[in-house]
Amino acid sequence: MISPGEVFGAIGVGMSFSNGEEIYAQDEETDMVYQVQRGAVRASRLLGDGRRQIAGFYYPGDLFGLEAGDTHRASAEALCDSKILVAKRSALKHYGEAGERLERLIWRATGQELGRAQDHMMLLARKSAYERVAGFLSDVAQRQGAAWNELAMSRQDIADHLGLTIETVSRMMTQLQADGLVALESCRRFRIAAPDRLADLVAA
Amino acid sequence: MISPGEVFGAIGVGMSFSNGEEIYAQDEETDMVYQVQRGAVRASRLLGDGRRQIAGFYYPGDLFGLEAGDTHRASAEALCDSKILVAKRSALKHYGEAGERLERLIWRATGQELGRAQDHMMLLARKSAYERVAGFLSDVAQRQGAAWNELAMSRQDIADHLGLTIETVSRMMTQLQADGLVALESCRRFRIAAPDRLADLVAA
DNA sequence: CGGGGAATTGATTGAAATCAAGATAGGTGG
DNA sequence: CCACCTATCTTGATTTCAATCAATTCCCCG
Repeated sequence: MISPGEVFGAIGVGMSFSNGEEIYAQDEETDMVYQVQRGAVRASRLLGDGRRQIAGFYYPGDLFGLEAGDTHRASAEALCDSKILVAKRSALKHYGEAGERLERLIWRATGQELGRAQDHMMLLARKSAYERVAGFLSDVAQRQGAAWNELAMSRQDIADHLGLTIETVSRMMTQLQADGLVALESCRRFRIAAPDRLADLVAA
Repeated sequence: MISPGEVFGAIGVGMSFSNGEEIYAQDEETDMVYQVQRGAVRASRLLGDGRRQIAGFYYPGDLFGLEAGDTHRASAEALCDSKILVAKRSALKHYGEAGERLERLIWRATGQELGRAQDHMMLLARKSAYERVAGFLSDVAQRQGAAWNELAMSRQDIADHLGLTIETVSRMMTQLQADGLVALESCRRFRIAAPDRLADLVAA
């Protein structure tokens, strides 16, 4: 199988975004798909009165910008200096087999994104602050698959993703560390200290 | 354009389910898509300890069962006596043009479902109990498009959809009525009394 | 070394959960 | 047809978890 990276690379145009820069805006008309090549991205939604929700975070290899009918339902911003591949969906049919392959990858990613959205709804609707933060750290660790993990996003981003406040996120981090489930080296770097117990808590 | 009903009807097999009956189970392997023909359906997810989340409700014309990789991430149950059309996704390619058309409808519905999931995440993460119930009633009214609307689901189903308890749902209903935003004829039948003010509240 | 944004910690408040009765209504049998 | 029974829903009292308000503390960068 050809990796998403290769297929996308053959069609997409590379763009660079610096820390905090907007990749696309909420309610912007769109016909684009994006892939993170290097860096990290957050998808945010804003309510009229300023309340914010982070719909998801994206890392190298991930497709994003899929939540679109005719307009993006979220905006996307780079969490650090990032390289992004961009392709026009309506143009894929002109790229022959590579275009078709990318189209299939987009649909598969959309299905996966829907599954992840449903997991996240369960987390938001029915889990405690402690479980939410545990689940989040567990997700990050799983994606990075390394012993020590970096958090590309701020406490505010995490809070807005989990439906909490920064203070509560901070307290739960402290608690998870005190309970020996995770070890924090700095506020942006952690390690899972008790994978089994953490997994139990997350599955719950 | 041919309606989803017609395309699905040409390929899908009709099945009947009575009130409360399970259509498919969580974590069941699957290759099926479903469409409500008559009645109403809820998609639920269960956590190990019994906590429940209702991912969505489906009405005549709606496709459901899309949240699947290889297995359903939710179960589906009939909310009342219902007729459901069922089709095997892997078999669509044998149905020629009708199959292709249905395949496109499935992908479009998956995209819409993802959009709805993101709206719902915002509701769960950042809205008050009052706003959640207002938003829910507004959605139901919009779908039914009639003056008086029926609630096919119990208070418990609504609570599990909105991440609240039945008591809170009940209190917010009472409050919405007291504030003159909706009128309840019985606990399963209501009318939007102040569409503008309700819309403001929902948009926030 | 010193300034400033980000994160943590502490004290208090508040919104929704929980616990606990009642009220309503839908269905059944006398 | 009515009375009862049981589910479901509503209402009330109290508790709890997370939000808010308010200082520090920690780093990162000049």
